[in-house]
Amino acid sequence: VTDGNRRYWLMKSEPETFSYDDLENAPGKTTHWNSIRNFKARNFLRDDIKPGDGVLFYHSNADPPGIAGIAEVVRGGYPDHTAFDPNDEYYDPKSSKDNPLWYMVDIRAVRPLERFLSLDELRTIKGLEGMSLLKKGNRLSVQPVTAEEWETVLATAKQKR
DNA sequence: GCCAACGTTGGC
DNA sequence: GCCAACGTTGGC
Repeated sequence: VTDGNRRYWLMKSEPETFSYDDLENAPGKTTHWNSIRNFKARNFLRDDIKPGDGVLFYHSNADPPGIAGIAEVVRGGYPDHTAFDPNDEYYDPKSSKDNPLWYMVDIRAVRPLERFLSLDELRTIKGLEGMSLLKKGNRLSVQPVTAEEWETVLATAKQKR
C-alpha cells in the first residue's frame, strides 16, 4: 500500500510477553494489538490507525530495548473485546459492546529489520532527534512516527553499524 | 529492584 | 475543577 495517506507508527511490546518473533510465528503473522488502556493511545487506535499503515515493532522492557521489525496494520480500530470479559486481566466494566471504551487494531509482520536497532543506537541517529520515543518520560505504547523518521530507521537498519 | 515521569482517580 | 495520592511504565 503506497497511497499518500499512509501513516507510520511505533508500537511497544515487551518481548517476554509478545516479541517480534512471536508475531512472525503467529497464524497469518497477524495479531490483535489489544489491552491498551491509555486514552491517548486509544484515540490513535480508534481514530487514526488505518489498514496499510506502517508499524515499527519496538521491544520495551528488554535487554536491550529497541526496534526489532516492521509490521503493517491490516485492520483499523475496532472494539477491544478483552475489556468485555470479566475474567480477562484487562477487563473494564466501564466498556460495553454498546459503548466501547477501548479499541484495538490488527497488525501483521512484514519483515525483521536487517539488524536490531537498540535504543542506544537510535539516540545517536541523525534525523531521529525529534522522535517521541526518545523524549524523556515518554510512556505511550503507540506513537506516531513521521515519514522521515520511518525512512531513516529503515535506511539505518540497512547500514552496518 | 529502583525510581523518575506521568496518567488516572477520587475527595473536596 | 483542583490536586494529592496512587498506579504504571520502562530505562537503568
